[in-house]
Amino acid sequence: MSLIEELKWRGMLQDIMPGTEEQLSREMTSGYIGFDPTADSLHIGSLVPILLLVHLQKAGHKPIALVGGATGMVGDPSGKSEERNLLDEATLNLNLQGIRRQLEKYLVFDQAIPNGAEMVNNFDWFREIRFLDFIRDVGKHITVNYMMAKDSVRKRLEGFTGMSFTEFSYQLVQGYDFYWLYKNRNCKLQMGGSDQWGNITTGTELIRRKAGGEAFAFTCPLLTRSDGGKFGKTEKGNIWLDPAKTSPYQFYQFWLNAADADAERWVKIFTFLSKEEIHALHEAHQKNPALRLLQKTLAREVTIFIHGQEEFEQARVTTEKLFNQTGAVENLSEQDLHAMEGIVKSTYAIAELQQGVDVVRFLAETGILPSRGEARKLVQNGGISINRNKVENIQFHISTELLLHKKYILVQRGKKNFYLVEAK
RNA sequence: GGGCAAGUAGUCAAGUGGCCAACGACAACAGACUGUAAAUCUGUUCUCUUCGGAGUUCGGUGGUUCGAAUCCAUCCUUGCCCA
Repeated sequence: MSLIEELKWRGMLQDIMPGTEEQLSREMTSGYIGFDPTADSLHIGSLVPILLLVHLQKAGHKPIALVGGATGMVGDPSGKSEERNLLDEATLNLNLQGIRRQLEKYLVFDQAIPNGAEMVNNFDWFREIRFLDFIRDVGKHITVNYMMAKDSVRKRLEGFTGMSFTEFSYQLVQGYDFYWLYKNRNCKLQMGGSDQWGNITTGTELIRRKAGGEAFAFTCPLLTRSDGGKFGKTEKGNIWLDPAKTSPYQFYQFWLNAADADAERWVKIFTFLSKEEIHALHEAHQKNPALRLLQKTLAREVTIFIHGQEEFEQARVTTEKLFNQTGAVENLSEQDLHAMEGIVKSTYAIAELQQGVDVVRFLAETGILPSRGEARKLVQNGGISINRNKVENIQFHISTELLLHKKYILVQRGKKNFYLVEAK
């Protein structure tokens, strides 16, 4: 199956430039995607671009990951209703390093193989370019009329917030990236989210007019959630790929919690399972949705891909222990509790427990909830369980008797958020 | 540079001198029901609280007033029109 056919059935293809498929079958092609250095770690929003590069490499082509040191300084207006905040150079550099380390885990960068992945930073070529040179050599080839016709620009011009020249120039800057890679790295393909289509076509246009060359592109649909929410956002914010920011357990939980309608689409996009395997999975899920095979498979595959087999096993074991309703808490061994990597842990002075402490104070002082007032409200609403027993009363006292193995207290906020408090 | 309009909690958006911590919608969190799903119903959502209250807010600053998100001045930001 060709790359394009593969991406098509996975639901990862939105727009494609004519001739792209022919180009890919003709020769080994270098293709690039840009990553935004807005943080020092990528989050699952970048997972799709990463996967596109991985698929590209698997199909025998050469992936180039571009980290946008320069474009990050400008800010892409696509999909943004407001002017972006600009990042300073030091922050950008930190972010670039973090992203670089992560990408190295998912792509084969071995330069000994012909299609080994490469990473570039567009600041390297933009640093030297002078403004006058840029507007003469690049700006000359693209009309303002052309630039204004782009969706990302038009929407902002129609809106109430306006748009600075900086943001308006963004598509030229990104377009020049493509041109530069075409010239210097023989890169003929750009991929990205469908919101990048406008920026991408500016690039191919520039290549056509300035270099007389032909370049290709395709985009992937933007991920949505069936309930209309933003993909990859939870109450805790972004789901990061960095285990220090989002523990593998939390990462695993995110996928496990996918709604049925989402899991069906996501399993195609985020796993490398074959068409047949996924088809079989769908059928099994239909027969017995309560088993949540789709979610479990999705969570397993993605967690292994991002964090590795071992971390996945840990996350799965922790999950089973916490959510297994048949076993009482007392059955959890000390090792079980201790090994629950990933659930939020905190400590509490054992001396306080010996005297006895009311729940509200306990919750606030362990940092499980930000204030006593909030702790009180949640307890009143029945949102707190201790050692799997719901706290029915605000007066509830916590003492050493509740300690599991004389050491731990398992606190639950809502149904899904667990906290392990260690008495010290 | 001139004219007009706007800036309110996470977002959208009411409020135009006291009844305003501020209607409503969305979003989020929690409860019930379930399958750690969806849909639905209920509660909460500026901060802290001994749940009685207390404190800090409506672009910034200063002023008028017993009292201001609301009136005045000025500055900042944004949009539209004119030059």
